[in-house]
Amino acid sequence: MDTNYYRRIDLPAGELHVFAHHDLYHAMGAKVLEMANNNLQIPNIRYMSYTPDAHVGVGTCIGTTAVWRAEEGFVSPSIVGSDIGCGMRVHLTSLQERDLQDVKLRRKLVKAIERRIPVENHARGHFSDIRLEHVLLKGLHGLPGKYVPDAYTPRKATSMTHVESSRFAFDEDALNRIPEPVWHRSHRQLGTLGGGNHFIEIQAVSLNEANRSIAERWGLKDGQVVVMIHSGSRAWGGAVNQFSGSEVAKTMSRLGLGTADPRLVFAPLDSEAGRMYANLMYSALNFAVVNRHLLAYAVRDAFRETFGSKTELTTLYDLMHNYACEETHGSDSYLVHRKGTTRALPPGHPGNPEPYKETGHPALIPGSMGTASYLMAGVPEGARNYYSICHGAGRVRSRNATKQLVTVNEFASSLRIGQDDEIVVNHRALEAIIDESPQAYKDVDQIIDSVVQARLADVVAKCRPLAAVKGV
DNA sequence: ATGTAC
Repeated sequence: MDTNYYRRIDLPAGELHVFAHHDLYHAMGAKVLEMANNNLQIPNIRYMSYTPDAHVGVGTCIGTTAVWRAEEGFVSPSIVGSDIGCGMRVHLTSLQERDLQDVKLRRKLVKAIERRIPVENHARGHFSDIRLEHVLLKGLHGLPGKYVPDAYTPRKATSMTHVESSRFAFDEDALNRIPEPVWHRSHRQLGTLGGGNHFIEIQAVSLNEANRSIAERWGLKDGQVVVMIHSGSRAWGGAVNQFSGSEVAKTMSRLGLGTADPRLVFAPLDSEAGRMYANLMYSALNFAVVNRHLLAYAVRDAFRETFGSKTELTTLYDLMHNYACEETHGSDSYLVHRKGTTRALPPGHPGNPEPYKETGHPALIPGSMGTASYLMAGVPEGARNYYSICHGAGRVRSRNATKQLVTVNEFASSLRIGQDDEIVVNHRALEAIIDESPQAYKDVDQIIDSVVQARLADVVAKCRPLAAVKGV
């Protein structure tokens, strides 16, 4: 183990494991360690770590892996956060980078996507044929067949099998806790992108020679065009966080539990509030998976309009980075919280879904706007961190600080606006999304290097952006 | 992140 890329910190409340290059660790700041110390005050916690993209969040840092033994587990809405089930989805196309060489064609494609996917604030979808209750209860299996194009061969339907879980099961009585207005709003939000760091990108693949055999098994080729989607559970996850958070807080005061941070709420998994949260959280995971699926369905339609009706987008994988789930590690069952961290199982691990048993499943890691994203594969040594790796570049300055620092011209030049290889963006006025400029984030290449050097995962492919669709 | 909310 290279001590330049890993260190164990002995905090007053317990041990913190940090997987980051020396320089990235020193850039994290005192607040990040203070938050770890608060998290470590939650009873029975067995393990806590940061990935190199760790930065301050509400109650818990983005970049946290926090683990309990299942039978003595505590579950925390504050660790999972309000964008429950937020994550990534990647689709493969049969197009090559040269097919999108013409900037006018990239603009046409972005416009076609924009016509199908609402991106503005208070955006509304229009899926009157989808029942929200079915989506929440059954995930992808709750969608009408027309939205699952390969559904007539269920066992081979890649949109079902190439996901972390196409359906999270839970006690449906918990759904009664969410008020009617949220149901109404959430139904209308299905198939909308959301704001902030959420995006749809068209990217070109560069393979890592050392892992060419894995890439080929995944169906990846050099220069191939892929679609990457980053979105979550929209208002539904926020409502789940809010309603169960207040129930969990009541349980805490009844049990006399607390840490130095009152915003950090948690309850025994085996308590009424803990179970209610877990159930509702699973409904939000179902919502998030379906939302990304519907976004991909709309992008597929946009590709068909632009490149012909036979164009197909096959699912590479769909994987979240904000959730808590029971997992088996060794012979024991653990409750693993991942807040801004990505699971990356190694080749041969039994937890891999069937299509990826031998290679390990793809771990999908987004970069910031204008920079590359990565497709990673887990390695056996990742077991020491419960197979958690980073979730992206990680913010380095606040949205407000970014608006102060970065000019529209600087942002435009980082997107090469006006050049032949311009990254085409749906927004004509870049001011609206300037807080998403690359200067707001750490250097994703350094983050990935840290993850590789710490032996948590390997790079299978790097994906360079050709076009991006962002919300506000 | 969020049909933000002091």
